[in-house]
Amino acid sequence: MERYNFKKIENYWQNYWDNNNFFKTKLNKNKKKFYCLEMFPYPSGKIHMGHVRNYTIGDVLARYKALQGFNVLHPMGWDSFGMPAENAARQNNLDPETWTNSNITNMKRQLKKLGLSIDWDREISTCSPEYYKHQQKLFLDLYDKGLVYRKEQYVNWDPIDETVLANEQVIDGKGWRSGATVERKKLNQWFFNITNFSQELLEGLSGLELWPEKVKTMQKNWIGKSFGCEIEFKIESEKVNKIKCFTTRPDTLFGMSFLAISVDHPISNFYKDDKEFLDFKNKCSMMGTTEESIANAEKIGFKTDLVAINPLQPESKVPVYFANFVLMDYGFGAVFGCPAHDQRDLDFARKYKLKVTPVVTPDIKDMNFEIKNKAYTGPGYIFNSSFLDGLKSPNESIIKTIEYLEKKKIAKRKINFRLKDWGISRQRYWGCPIPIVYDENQIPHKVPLDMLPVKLPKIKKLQPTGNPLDNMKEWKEVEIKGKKYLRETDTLDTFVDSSWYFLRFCSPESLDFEFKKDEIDYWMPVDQYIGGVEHAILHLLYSRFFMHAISYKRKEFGLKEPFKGLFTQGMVCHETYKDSNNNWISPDEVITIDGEKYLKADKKIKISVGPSESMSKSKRNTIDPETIIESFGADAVRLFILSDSPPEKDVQWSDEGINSSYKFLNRFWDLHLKIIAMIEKNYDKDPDTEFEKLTNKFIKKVSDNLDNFSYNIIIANIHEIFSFLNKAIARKYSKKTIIENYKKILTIICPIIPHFSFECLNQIDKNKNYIWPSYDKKILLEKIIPLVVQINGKKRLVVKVDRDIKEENVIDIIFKHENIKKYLENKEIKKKIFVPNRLINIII
RNA sequence: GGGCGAAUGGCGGAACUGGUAGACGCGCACGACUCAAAAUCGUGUUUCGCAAGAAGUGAGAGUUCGAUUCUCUCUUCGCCCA
Repeated sequence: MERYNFKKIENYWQNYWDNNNFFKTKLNKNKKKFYCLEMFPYPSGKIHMGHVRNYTIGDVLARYKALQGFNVLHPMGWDSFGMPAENAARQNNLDPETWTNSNITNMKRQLKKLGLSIDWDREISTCSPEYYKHQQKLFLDLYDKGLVYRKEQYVNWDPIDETVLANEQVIDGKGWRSGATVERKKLNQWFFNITNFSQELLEGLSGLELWPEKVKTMQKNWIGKSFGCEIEFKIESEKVNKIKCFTTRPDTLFGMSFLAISVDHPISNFYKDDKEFLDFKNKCSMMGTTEESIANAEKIGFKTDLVAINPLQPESKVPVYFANFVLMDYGFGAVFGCPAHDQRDLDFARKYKLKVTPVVTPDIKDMNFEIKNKAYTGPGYIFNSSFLDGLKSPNESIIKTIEYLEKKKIAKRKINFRLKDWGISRQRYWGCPIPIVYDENQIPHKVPLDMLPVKLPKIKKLQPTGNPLDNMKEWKEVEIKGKKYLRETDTLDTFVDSSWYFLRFCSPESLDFEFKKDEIDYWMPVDQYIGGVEHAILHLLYSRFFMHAISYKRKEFGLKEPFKGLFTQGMVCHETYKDSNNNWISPDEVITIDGEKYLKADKKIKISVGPSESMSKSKRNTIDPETIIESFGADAVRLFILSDSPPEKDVQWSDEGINSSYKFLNRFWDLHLKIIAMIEKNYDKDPDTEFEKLTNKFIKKVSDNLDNFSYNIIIANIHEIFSFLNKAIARKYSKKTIIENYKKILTIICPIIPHFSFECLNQIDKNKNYIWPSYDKKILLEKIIPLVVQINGKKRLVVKVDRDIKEENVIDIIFKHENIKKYLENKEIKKKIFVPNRLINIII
């Protein structure tokens, strides 16, 4: 018998699909479309198992929809701008473009080996001028609409490398490469006005029915809408006479014992010559800029000579502090402190020995409620608060207090969002140039459309320090209509590149996507978007923002939500290995002997096995997909990556698992050969309906599971039908029965293991126009069904009965059974519960 | 600290709107083939018990004729946010 030769078969079909443009897609208004998109990869050099899982899941869906008759758009591209290219270029003395493009070539070759049904004619790469030209146009379009602006913002500054660092490049307050202490530096930077759409972006979430609730909740929290009011506090000082605060808890005003402002608050200008204050501010800047680091840091303050007056209690005067936990870009950079009901405020108050007055009591009878070391943030009743006493907190008390304050003209109700504007400037070389120039007065001007794209200049060698574009005089200086300008030398955040690429896939060949409106109208929105949950907030929110921004003030582009369906897949994990010196050991250096792990190179060295964690280079627990494809074939890899866990959960990569998938394909191949032989023999036995019935069940199960992303269960379904087929070959079915049913089964496994299925199908039907089989509901209805007999809720018997049998007939049957008789002897039947076609429960 | 989610054999995991818990796979055990091993094939595999039977889905309660599924409390773990 011929052995299953996956190399030959996979190679043959990949070439066949390629040479026949099998997956090329065109707009066809007579056909229903399906846009299936997986998050495009960063071309880091090689594909990893995460890619394999992501693209296999997407490919299964794309192939399924295509078999169902949809016009499927399934494209692939490269998120090819970004820092790794710059880092690699510095290390290897290459230019980032060469490095990136050779990575793309290699990864494309690797992806093709997986047998993905991708229309490669639509391939795009964000670092190519053909792509970023349109991005620059979009930038200018948003600029015209007033959605782009410039302001000063702090960045992490590495004084040795003279460069700006991303948050993840700052490790323990030091630059990751230079080791220099990172400073906070203010730079003029570009922003997208995403907060203009805070409300719409929040509301839009409710329409996204095919998104995971989890992701929607995360976005909702990120946007962070809160209702409260702004209060102006009178200040006793010569410097200022008022400070504005935002608060969601005005009802706790009687518990106020201090007022805290950000070190970046305009008031700080009065202290700019105060050495103590500058030391304090410096201390604050060492703690990092993320909200989390601020929250975890010790709450510290710098007491000013200002005194704030409580608007509800003019006789109560409280100190004003600069505090490290108040951020300038939330609210007004100022909060009033009510230690009894906010943990941060309480920590602060204890440290500086400030008064702690509780104003919310959990129990209306407890008027002596006291705060120890935990702030009380739960519901209750207002007390210690004069005319507010007795109000139910928080709902009633907040509203009533705001109404009161508004009447007194002390406060204004206000809705506040946590969402901040999107800073898009990056002081980097390898990104999309910002199409702006400055005149001699530093006034920004748009680069005229006919001068787009503003191309990145070629670079021979990246300087170790500074912003590369800023150092390129000949590029920076530009003449437009006879006037001299200096170019903007920052480039765009790479999140901009990925915020609209799904539009570009609709008409990648067009010079300007706006002119291909019919393509976008037809293909958009993306019906199913698939990727990692790590992009739940930023990438997906930015993409949604882009659709809002493009359609803003433009009638003909009505699309607001880019992704109709979203699926977030889990990670690929692997056991971690360490030697006795605590060094991470890669799985391919490990050998298993009698259930124990040893070092392959020296079998005397025992390896300790750690927990399974998501594959990462630092823990050296990665498995190279290409090596696995070489030894087991793409179909085996696809089969295994889908089989062990539901796609939304993490999956454990294991040698046993991939091996088992590989062996299964071999067994299936042997079975296939037997079936072919059987067809040729042409038995003329009467058609047996069992085969048909099982095939119909199989179609139904797999179709349902495909629709629910229960891909792991499909693999179980395939094992079941395989097991039946294996037994059936002894049964001598008619030629017709075998061909009809076997063809359906092979078509159904096509999305999962396409090379294998195409090869087998092609041997019995050369037309290659396979369509998804439908199932016959009538055949699925069994005439004889098992019915469970319970006594007092305990299963005692399962009887086979006719479908739709009546209760009294069931009673007749089961009362004759010894098993049941013995339980019922001398017992009075109190109750009978009969669930048709399911069970009967007898209560005695 | 808050929000969301999860917990089922030795392991990964099934179980439709409350109705036969443990599908399917891995591993393991035994058997066949083999001089032997690998591969392959067959049988078995929740626990206790010789058996009849009993217990059993993180723990405890509740609703119900009946709960892995619904409600409450708790424990542990994961993710996100602070």
